[in-house]
This record gives sequence, structure tokens and C-alpha cells, in this order.
Amino acid sequence: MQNTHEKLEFFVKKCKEIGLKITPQRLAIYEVLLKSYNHPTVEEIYEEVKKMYPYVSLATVYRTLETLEKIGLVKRVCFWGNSARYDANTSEHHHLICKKCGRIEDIDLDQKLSIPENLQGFKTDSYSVNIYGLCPKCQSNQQV
Amino acid sequence: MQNTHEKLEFFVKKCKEIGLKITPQRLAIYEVLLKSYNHPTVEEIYEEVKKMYPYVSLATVYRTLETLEKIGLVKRVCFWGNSARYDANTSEHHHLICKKCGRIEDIDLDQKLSIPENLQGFKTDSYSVNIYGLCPKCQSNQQV
DNA sequence: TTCCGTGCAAAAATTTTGCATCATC
DNA sequence: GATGATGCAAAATTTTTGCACGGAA
Repeated sequence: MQNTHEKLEFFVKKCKEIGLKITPQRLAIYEVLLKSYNHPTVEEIYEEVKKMYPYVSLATVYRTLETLEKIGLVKRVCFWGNSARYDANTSEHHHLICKKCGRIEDIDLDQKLSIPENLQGFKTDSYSVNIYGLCPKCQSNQQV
Repeated sequence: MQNTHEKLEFFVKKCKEIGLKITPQRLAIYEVLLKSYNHPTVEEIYEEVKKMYPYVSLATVYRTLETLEKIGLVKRVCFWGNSARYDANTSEHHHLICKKCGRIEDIDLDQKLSIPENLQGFKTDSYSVNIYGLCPKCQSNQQV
């Protein structure tokens, strides 16, 4: 597991390698994502980035996230509601999802599935597990 | 595993129980979903239903799918792209997803994960596994 | 100086809602 | 006949795109 600083250095290295320019917006967007552990929506990322760069545009956030996803630095996750969410944790991990409020948490599973390399003609390369349930808050609001 | 006919009867029973009216549109939408094994988008379901009921409205499809999801007859799945997809297979099963074209197939896994009932404060009740890879078609178009 | 990236605004795509009418029960 | 469901259109939400300008390399 790398820390934020190492991840940012890696980001800069990767951008230079590929020939992407390192703009303040790009850095800010990636930084926001590194700091958030709640799989924010594009809108939420945008609001956060605006605190540092008030003139940033939502379109830039969309474009940047797409770019970051292409080079493998962030993952697009999509579980709930109508908007895409992003995650800077690209290591092997799984998700715990509240069926009521949609809250998503990362989780490590020690159990491993052994997935055949070939399944129904698909050449497989990874998997992820979504575990559904009720988060602590929604359990106590159950009666409401 | 029930067949289509049994599922339709169950649908009718369930609707009556809850007090939902059985309209031709509802039946048609559920039927379309029962017959499709590719997790169609709302738009795709709409196009299919229109073949039987040319005057059906997209809004009805949206509302009906929401209703069917609430009563547990269909599942909303969301993996790829920007639109919601639906699945009438509500039994325990998992998904095989092509990273390139977004095709989704159901898959049975004989391996089981044993998920603790309590994880990070969440009361868990189910899980699903998404396996990612390349579908046969995208493998052969790889060079393109 | 050269391009890529950005901001802005408009367009496209997706989903929800209000309301009058219709059809099931 | 009562009530819930539908169709239509408009609105709201989410995402993408075109284009001129500005800034990183």
C-alpha cells in the first residue's frame, strides 16, 4: 500500500511517460480522489476541487476522470443511483454496500475465489465482490 | 428454477397480494425481461415492448421497472456505461462482464464465499461476484 | 512555439414528474 | 365507480461535445 505522496509521485511519473501534461486541475482532481474513501460522484469531486480551484469546470472533471481511468489510476464504480462514482484505490479489494442509503465501503477479504482463466469463452482477468447489507446507521433507523 | 409460465403466474399472484393492478404493459415489460438474458437497458426494454404495444411510453417502462424492483421481481444492475440495466433473474448468481464491449452474462459459481453476518458494522445478507475479462468477440477483434 | 488541456456553453442522453385520461378491479 | 396506472410533454439530472483561448512542455 502506497501513501498519498508516493501515489502522487507515481501519477506525475505516469503522466510524463505517456506524454500527458501535469496541470493543476489534474493534480487536484486526483488528490481529491486519493483523500476520499467514500467513492464520490463526479459532482462531489467537482465541488471539492472547486474549493481549491473555483473556476474549474465540471466538463474538465469528467474529462480528467476519464483520462485517469484510461491510464489505470482510478476506477469507475457503479452500484447505486444514476451517477458514476470513482475510486482511486485500484488495488484488489471489494465493496460493502448499504442497500438502504447506498453507502459504499472498501473491504478486504481474505477468502479468494479461483476463477478459471476461461469462462464461457471469456478470457477472465479479475473479479470483484459486492457484499450487500445494512450499514450501522440504517440499522438503527430501521423502525423509521 | 421456475419456467417463464410459472414466473408469470407468480408475478400475477404477487401483484394481487400487494394490490397492484395487472395491466398489459406491466405484463409485457416483465415478459420481455424474462425472455432476455442480456441485462437490457431501459431503452432496449422499451423498444422490445413497443413491438407489442406501440403506444407504450418510456415513462411507463421506467415506472414499471421501479415497481417491479420494489416487489423483488427484477434486479437493477449497473456495471458499465451510463444507463441502468435490469435482470429478471433474481436467484443467486454472478456476472461475467466484458471490459471492452460491456456485454454481461450470468454465471453460476460452485465456489461459495462465507461472508460474516457482521462486517465493519454492516449487517450483511447477500453478495455478488463480478468477473471481468474479454468476451469471445472482443478477443478476436483484439488487433483492431 | 507547439499542442494539449481547459472553460464555457450548448447539446445529447438518461431519468423523473405533473397532470389529464384511461382501464382494472 | 374508485383508484391506481398510463401517455404525453416538460423538467430535471447526468454526461458529452465544439470551439476558442491559455498554459505546460
